[in-house]
Amino acid sequence: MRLSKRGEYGLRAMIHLANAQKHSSDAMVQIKDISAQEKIPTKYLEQILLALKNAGLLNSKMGIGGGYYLARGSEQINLGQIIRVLDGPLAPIRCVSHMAYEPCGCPDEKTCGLRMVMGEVRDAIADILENTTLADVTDRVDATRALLEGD
Amino acid sequence: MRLSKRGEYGLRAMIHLANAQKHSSDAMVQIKDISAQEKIPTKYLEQILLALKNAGLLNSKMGIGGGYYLARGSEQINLGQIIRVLDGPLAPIRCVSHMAYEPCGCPDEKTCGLRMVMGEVRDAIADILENTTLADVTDRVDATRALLEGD
DNA sequence: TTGAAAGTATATTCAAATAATAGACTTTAT
DNA sequence: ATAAAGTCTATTATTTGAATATACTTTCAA
Repeated sequence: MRLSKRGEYGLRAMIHLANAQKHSSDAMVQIKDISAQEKIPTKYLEQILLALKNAGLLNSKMGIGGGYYLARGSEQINLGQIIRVLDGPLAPIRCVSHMAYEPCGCPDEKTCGLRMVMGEVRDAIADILENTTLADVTDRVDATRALLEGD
Repeated sequence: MRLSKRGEYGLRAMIHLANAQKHSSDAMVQIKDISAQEKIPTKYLEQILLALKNAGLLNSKMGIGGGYYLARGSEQINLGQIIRVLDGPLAPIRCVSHMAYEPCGCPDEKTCGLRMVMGEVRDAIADILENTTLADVTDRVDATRALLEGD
């Protein structure tokens, strides 16, 4: 049930960009900065950000002074979207996926016990990831920092 | 976020055995029967059942008339146990795993946004899988069959 | 107007995990 | 004694994940 490095890196980068959008006057951040601060291999991160851009979640500006920034407000991008772009379906098995359904081989899907349970798992995962936006994440981080008496 | 074939096959086999325990006078089933009915490569299934046996979830009897059967009542084996044996931790990332924690590289785990969300996901998955027993699954299947007017 | 700083786009490599197969061994009932 | 079952370990093949490499394009500013 695990999240790949690709997915993890992508989420970290997106959270990083959401944070820049929230706290810095300039929402634009360069790959090499994300790479350095989040400890992600630069070349690998390039691919990941490009995929997120092609999926419409990021915009970029080329050339000097360029960089990446969120294509929409951070409250309009949820974690499910990001993971789907980078890792594919949220569902543990395909026959239970809403976005990428495929039949498995079982004689009758309606009465397949495994499918019932995995359907529940899929819904639980999707419920969290689709209802958590980047803004939710940055807000929670800020709130936690404040609680822990940061300033 | 996916379940491996190994995990899927193992779950199907365990559900099959739970069903035998519930409905047949003899709870003992042979590998080749499970393999044939669940369409799982026989040799691969051997390894899987052996792992489940070594983990204490199955018992077996060698020789003529032998086979596999659940080591405990089907209401005492949950799906989380099975998946952990075959696929490892339920958690999407290690730093959020209860059974196999490992630090990730982030500067401060307490204020890591990704970790907060993935912790929620882990709990949601574990909550379902640890609280669903093989008996729950066979019962649900039987109930659904009955509803769909089978008899 | 040119060159350095950025992103874009593919291709390649390397390693690890998954999935499956093979073969020789052990136990047990008849 | 032998056939039917599980046991054990090794090997192979395939796929995926992760990372690197290389060449290209755009943009800005000196």
